[in-house]
Amino acid sequence: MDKNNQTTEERILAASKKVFHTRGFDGARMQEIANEAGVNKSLVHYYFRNKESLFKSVFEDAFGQLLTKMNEVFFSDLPIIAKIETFLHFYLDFLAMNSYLPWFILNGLHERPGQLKELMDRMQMSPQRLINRIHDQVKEELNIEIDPLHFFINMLSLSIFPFLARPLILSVLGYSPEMLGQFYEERKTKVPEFILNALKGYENYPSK
Amino acid sequence: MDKNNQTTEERILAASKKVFHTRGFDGARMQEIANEAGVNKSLVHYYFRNKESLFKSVFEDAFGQLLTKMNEVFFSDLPIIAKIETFLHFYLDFLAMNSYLPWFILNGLHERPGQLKELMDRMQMSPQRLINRIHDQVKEELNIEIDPLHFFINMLSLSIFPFLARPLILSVLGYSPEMLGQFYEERKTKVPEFILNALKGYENYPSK
DNA sequence: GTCTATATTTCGATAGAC
DNA sequence: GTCTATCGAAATATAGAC
Repeated sequence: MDKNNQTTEERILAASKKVFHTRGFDGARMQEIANEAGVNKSLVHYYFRNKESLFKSVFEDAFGQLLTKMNEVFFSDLPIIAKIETFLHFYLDFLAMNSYLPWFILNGLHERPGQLKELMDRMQMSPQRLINRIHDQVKEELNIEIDPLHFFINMLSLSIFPFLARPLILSVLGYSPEMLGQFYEERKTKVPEFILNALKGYENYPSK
Repeated sequence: MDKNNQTTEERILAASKKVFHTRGFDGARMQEIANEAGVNKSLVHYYFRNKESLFKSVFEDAFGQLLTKMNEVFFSDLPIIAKIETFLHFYLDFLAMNSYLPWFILNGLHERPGQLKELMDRMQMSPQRLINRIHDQVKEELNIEIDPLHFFINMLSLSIFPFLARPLILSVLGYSPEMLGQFYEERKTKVPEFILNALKGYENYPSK
């Protein structure tokens, strides 16, 4: 225990998150992590053998958070509409507070594919089951036939992309960070509205 | 002129695109570019002074393609619905043929913000004008009041995100590259359907 | 556990012969 | 224009004292 009531290991891990999240694997520097943690470079190697394994810790922590909650929501007993609303509410809220995570995760998967195999197994995630569950429940409760994968990807797209596009919005649209925060705040209501509207569109056709 | 009817400079540029597009700036290696072009490392420096300026050429070429077409469509004389359909059709088609571009561009903006200032000026792009144009035209023709920025970002999200998430779909969902291609193909009809459905949803409220 | 010093590797860039 | 050889600057990783 020392500064800030954290062990040295904890401070290094926290520093790693900060650096990896914003810079990715290739862009991150062990020196910057050490500085951020207020320790020497060697200590980082002492606790986490090398950059690779340190990154793995950080990556799995981030990705695990998102997967866990997703599973919770979609395998719960809620009606499908409530699931969608709950999921979006949670996701948009969580992402607004961790707006660097989407880029970090996608970039991690891009730079280092195969990062996941083990993690998925360890967490007993079965995305195919999740997708099937959505399909069945939509059919049962709303009496419409949608392609669940496209629908699921649509939800993710509308939630996640605006965070990936932050540099685009800032530089191309010339937004200030404050305006951007406001924009993300607005999406918490706009996105569910958009998605549920689209669903109603499908609903009309078969029932009339 | 030499191999493949291309000048050496052209071959180096083509090789650079291939490497930068898939690896980004940080991940790209001058050596790999040289190999890919079938020349020596020094020649790359001979034609393009350094890595930075080489990247700039590649980045501006990629981003320019997307911006130009976007401008063309949204400042045309088409009705708004046709614009949306034309835009989506073009974008989904173009991205399916250049599925690495979204990651390359967003990653480029992330790694090197400020990459754009000059380019936007040179191209006389005014995204704010484009957004305003959408707002006015939707109001005029469809008689509904939408937030044009959110709507525009929604279109981009649904078009672009699935390409950013390719590693996710491949590894998490266990898709094969063929299935992924099929998935992108399907989106050419699914995405316009989804977006126009959502618009109809808004249309109902004010008119009833 | 923590530090200083240093080894090792990788990579962008240049010098100079042809 | 194109090549070989090499420099010099990071950046990861380790050795070894305390």
